Amino acid sequence: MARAAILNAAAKLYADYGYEATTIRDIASARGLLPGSIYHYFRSKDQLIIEVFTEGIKHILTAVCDATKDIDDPWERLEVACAAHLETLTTGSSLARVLSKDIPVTSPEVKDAIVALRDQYESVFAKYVAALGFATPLEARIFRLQLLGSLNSTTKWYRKSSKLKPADIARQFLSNMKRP
Amino acid sequence: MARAAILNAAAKLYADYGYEATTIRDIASARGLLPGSIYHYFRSKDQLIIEVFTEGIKHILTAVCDATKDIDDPWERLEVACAAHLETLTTGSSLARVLSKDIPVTSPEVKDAIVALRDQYESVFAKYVAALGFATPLEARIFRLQLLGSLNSTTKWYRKSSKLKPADIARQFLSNMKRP
Amino acid sequence: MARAAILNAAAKLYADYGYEATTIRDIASARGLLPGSIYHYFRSKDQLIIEVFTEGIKHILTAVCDATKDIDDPWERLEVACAAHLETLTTGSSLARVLSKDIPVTSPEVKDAIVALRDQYESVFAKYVAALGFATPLEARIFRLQLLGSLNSTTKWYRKSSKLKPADIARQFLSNMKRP
Amino acid sequence: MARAAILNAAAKLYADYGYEATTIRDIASARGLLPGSIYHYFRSKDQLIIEVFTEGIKHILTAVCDATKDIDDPWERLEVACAAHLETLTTGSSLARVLSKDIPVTSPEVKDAIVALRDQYESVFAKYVAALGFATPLEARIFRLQLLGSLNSTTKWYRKSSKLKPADIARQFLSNMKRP
DNA sequence: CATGAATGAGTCTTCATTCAT
DNA sequence: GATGAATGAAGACTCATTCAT
Repeated sequence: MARAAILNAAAKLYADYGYEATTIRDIASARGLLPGSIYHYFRSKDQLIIEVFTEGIKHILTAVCDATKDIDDPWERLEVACAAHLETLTTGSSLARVLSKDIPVTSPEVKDAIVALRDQYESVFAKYVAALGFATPLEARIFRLQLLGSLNSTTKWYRKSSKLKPADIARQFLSNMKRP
Repeated sequence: MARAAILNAAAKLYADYGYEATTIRDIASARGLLPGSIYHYFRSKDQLIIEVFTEGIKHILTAVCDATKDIDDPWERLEVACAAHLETLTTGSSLARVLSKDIPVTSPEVKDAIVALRDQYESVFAKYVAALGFATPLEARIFRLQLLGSLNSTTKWYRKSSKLKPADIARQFLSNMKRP
Repeated sequence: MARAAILNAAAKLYADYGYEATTIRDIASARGLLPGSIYHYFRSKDQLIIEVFTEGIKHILTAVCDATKDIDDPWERLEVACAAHLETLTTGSSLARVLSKDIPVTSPEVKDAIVALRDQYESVFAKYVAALGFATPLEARIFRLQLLGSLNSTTKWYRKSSKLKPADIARQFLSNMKRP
Repeated sequence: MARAAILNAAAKLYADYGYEATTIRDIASARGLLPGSIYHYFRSKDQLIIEVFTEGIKHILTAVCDATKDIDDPWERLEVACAAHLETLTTGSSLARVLSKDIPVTSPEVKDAIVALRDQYESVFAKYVAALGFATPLEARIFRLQLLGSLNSTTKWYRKSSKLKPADIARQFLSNMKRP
C-alpha cells in the first residue's frame, strides 16, 4: 500500500537524518513521487509525523509484549523487555527507530499526540517495574524514568560495530541497578 | 557586554523553544536589535551556537568541579558531581540549560565542536567513575553512559514544581545503582 | 515553455542592466512570478546564468555557421562570420546579446562553464583565421584576439540609431586589417 | 597621506577582485581601518570609485603623454602611445589597472563621471589617429574604436607569464592594421 | 492518482551607511 | 580622526502547501 510505503520512507529519513533535515520533498522522492502527491495521503507534515509515531509505537509495543508474554518472573520479564526495547530502537524497523529521536516540534497537536503515545507505551514498563515491588510509587517511578532514560539515550552513542549488542547493553544496564 | 548578553539571550531561547525554532530574528528581538546587528558580534548562526555551547560547558564544568573539589571519597564525589550536574542542567543559567538539548545540526563544524566540548566535559565523569574501581574499563564506560544518560534525560520530564529537587533525583539515581 | 521564457527574461535583464544589477526578483517579476517560483525551474542563480550563456552560445554559433556555410573563400568567410557575430551581438536575441557582457562572478563553477563555452565558440573563429594562412600560430592567435576583442567591445559604444550597421562595422574592422 | 593610501588600496582590490566583489569593509581592512572610517575621507562608495578612476586616468594620461612627447612621426607616435597604454593597463599602478575593468554601475552620476573621464583620455588617441590622415572623420573614428577596443580587451586574456610583452602585443596589433 | 506550477511566508546573511562617543 | 554599535533594505534561497488539470 502506497500510504504505508510513504510512512516507512518518512520514518527511515527521520531516523537517518533527523526530523528537521527531512523535507516533504525528500520523502516524496524516496518514493518516486512529487511533493504535492504526499498530500493525497496525509493532510500535513504534522499528520505524517503523528502517524509515523503511532505506527512506531505499535511496532515496539508488539516487540516488547511478544518477548515478555511467556515470562512470569518480574525481574526477568523487565530484563527481557529492556532487551527487546533497545534491540528495536537500534536495529528494528525505521518506524521504531524514529522513536528514540527527539522530534522538535512547534505545534501543540503533534506534541500532545506524541506525548500520549509515549505515555501509553511507557505504561507497560510502569507495570513491569511496579511488579518488582517498590516501597513507594515514587521510588518505582524514579526507577522507571532512570531505566528508560538510560536506554533511550543509548542510541546517541551506540554503533552497530560495537562489541556489545543492544540486548547485552540493556541487560548490563539492568544488572547495574539494585533490585528493590 | 553586549556580546555576552546576546549569547545569554540565544541560550535562553534555545533552551526554552529549541534550536531550530529559534531564529536570528528572535535572538535579535530579545535584545532589542535587528537581525543584521547580530552579525556585528557573530559571524554566523553556527558560530553563535558553538559559542553558546562553549560557554555552557564552562559553566557546568565550573559548577561540578567547585562542588567536588573538597571531597575525597570516590562514591560521595560522584554523588555530588551528579547532583551539581543535574542542578545546573535544570535550574542553572540558560547557557548551561542548553547542554541537555539535542542540537540538530547539519554542518560538520558545529557537530565536531559540540562533540569535542561534550567529550571534554564527560571526561571528568569518566575520571570519577574510574575511581570507583571497576573490574574492566568497559564496565566503567557502560556505568558512566548509563548514569549520564539517565541524568540528561531527566530534563525531558522534570518540572520545577515537582517534590523532588534535582539534587534529590541525582542522588536517588545513584543510590539505585550498585557500587562496583 | 515557461522555462525558456524565464531564460529569455533573464537574458534580457542581464543584457540591459547587467548581471549584478539583476535580481531573481526582477527576473521573476518580468514573468509575473514570485521569486521562489524561479527555483521551480532553476536550482540557483548560478545555474540560471550558466543556462543563459549556454543558450546564447548556441544562438550565435548557429547564426555564424549558417551565414558561412556556403562560403569557400577564407577571407570572405571570415568577413561574413564577423558580420554575423556582430549583428547577433547587437541586434540578435537577448540570449545572444548577453554574451558580450562581462559577467562578474565569484563562483568557479560559473566561471569555468562560461570560459568553456566561450572557448568552444571562439574555436570556430580560430579555424577561420587559421585558414587565412599565417606564418606562425602565434600570429594567427594575436590576429584572432585582436579581431574578436574589437568586435566584442563594439557593444559598449554601438547605438541602434547610428549610420553604420553592425555588419558594416564588422566589415570595416576587417578591411582595416592586413591580410596575411 | 591617508586619503591617497585608501584610494590605492581600493584600486588594488578593484583591479584584483573586481568592483562588485570589493566591499567598503575590504578596503578599510586593507588599510587597517574600520568601515566607518572610510567615510571620513569619502562621502560614499560612488565618490570613491569616481576618485579612483580620476586618479587612474591621470596616471595613464601621464604615461602616454610622457612616452610620446618627443615623437613627431604620426604612426610611430601612435605605436608608442599604444605600447604605453597597454603597458600601463597590464603592469602599471593599481590605479591605472582598474581602468580596463568594467565597472557595473547603477547610479548615473558615476556612469557620467566615468564616461567623461574616458572620453577625455580617448581624445588624445583621437588626436593621434586623426594625424594619420584618414579620408573621413568616420573612418578615423572606426579605426580608433577598433584599436582601443582590441587593446583594452587584451587584459582579459593577457598573463604576465606570456612570451609577448604588453608593448609587443600593442605593436603587433598596430602592425596588423593598414595605414590609411 | 499524480503532476507541475506556483505561492508566500519565512530563513540566514550582506553591506553601505550613520552617528554618538 | 577613528571607533564600535547599529541600522535597514535588500539579497538568494527553502519549503510546506495548494490546486487546476
